[in-house]
Amino acid sequence: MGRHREFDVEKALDAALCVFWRKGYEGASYADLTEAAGVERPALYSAFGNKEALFRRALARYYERYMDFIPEALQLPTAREVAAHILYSAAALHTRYPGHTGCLGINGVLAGSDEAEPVRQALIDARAAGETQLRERFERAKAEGDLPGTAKPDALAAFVMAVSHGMAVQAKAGFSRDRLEAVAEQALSTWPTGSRSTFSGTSS
Amino acid sequence: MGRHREFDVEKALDAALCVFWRKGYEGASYADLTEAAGVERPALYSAFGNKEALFRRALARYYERYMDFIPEALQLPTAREVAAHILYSAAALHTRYPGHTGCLGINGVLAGSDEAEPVRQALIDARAAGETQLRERFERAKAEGDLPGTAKPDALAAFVMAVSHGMAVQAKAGFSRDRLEAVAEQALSTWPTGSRSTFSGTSS
DNA sequence: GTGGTTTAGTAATGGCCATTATGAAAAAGG
DNA sequence: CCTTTTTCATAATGGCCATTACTAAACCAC
Repeated sequence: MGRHREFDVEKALDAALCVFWRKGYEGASYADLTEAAGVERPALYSAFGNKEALFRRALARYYERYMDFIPEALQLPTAREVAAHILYSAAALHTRYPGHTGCLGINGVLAGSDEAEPVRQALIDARAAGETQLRERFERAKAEGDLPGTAKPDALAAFVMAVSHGMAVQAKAGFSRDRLEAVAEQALSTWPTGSRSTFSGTSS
Repeated sequence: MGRHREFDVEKALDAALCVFWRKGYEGASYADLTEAAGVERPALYSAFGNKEALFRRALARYYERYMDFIPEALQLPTAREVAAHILYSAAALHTRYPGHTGCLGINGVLAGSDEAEPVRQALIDARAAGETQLRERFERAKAEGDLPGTAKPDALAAFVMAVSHGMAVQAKAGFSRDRLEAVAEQALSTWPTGSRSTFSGTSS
């Protein structure tokens, strides 16, 4: 019973996601958000709660819809392919939409006022979760001989994440996809090779 | 003639620099700035103009006082030493002060409201200037045979900057200096070598 | 000492911010 | 049709923001 909602909540969330992606958490005002969503202020509040809750929903959606290349990458057969897939996918994503370049997980809040601290921490946690998955994947690769015994999975995971973050910063500064791919290529040229990996293909 | 200034302008600038380093341009309020500087609002305005001008002064001082390892690095004899000096110095700087980790040049404004656009662009320009110097240094290294003929100076410069930016993001997330140095070490592994460089030391 | 000039500190000013009260409109149940 | 419930839209609310009048104090020249 009662009146039906007249706007699409998913579409409003997508619109808010794009605004946050472009302006970050604190840089995005409700004026920006309501204009992008085509919805009045109280509608956003009733649908999502407050600004922080809206951002968290947008962040979750971002990981689902745009960072899906990470679970994809983790399933590739070699550690090098995992890293390559992540770096090239990041280069593509961070330059795909001219209106919101870079990465929401970094543009969101890097530094800000004390009020933004919980959101900043949420982004840190999200990135740390990805890095943990990557480290565990590299540990498995080491156990499988795909990475040499001297390889440090935690350093490799942090390195891949650092390059990805750096490319996100550069994308936000206007770097083209080609330039980011050159960075990715350079990053991968330093990749360690294990005894099995030089000619190894997708053998089980 | 007239009353003397009772506060040290340099010290006030240093205090503002630290606040901007920690909270970024938009996240820092005049309440924060005046408290840190120990100076009332109108004093900051009369000494520096408005907030944007104060930030630009702080940014200039940051490059002079904290990013001095870049001109240092450019004078080192080999491209690898240049890159290593930059990456290890960045790892140290970005974790040296627990109260303001990361890099002012990135924390300042990555994404923000439209009002912050001029400041954001100033940071982009500053980073681009550093990257240009680095590319030119690598071009020289290539001409000198220190880097192989297949090396791409622009890609190498962008890569070193990307790793540095990524470490800044990680530092702001709380990464230790050790972890950042592991990232730097990974970035430097298998640095491209030219015919002369394998055993070259600091020869003129 | 006095006049002119610059700084210091208090307290405003107008604007934008996130959030919400209020009441009209619309849908469903009886 | 009428009541109940939910959504919609306008417009308000209080707070913080950058910026600045304004007044008192300190200093220099004379």
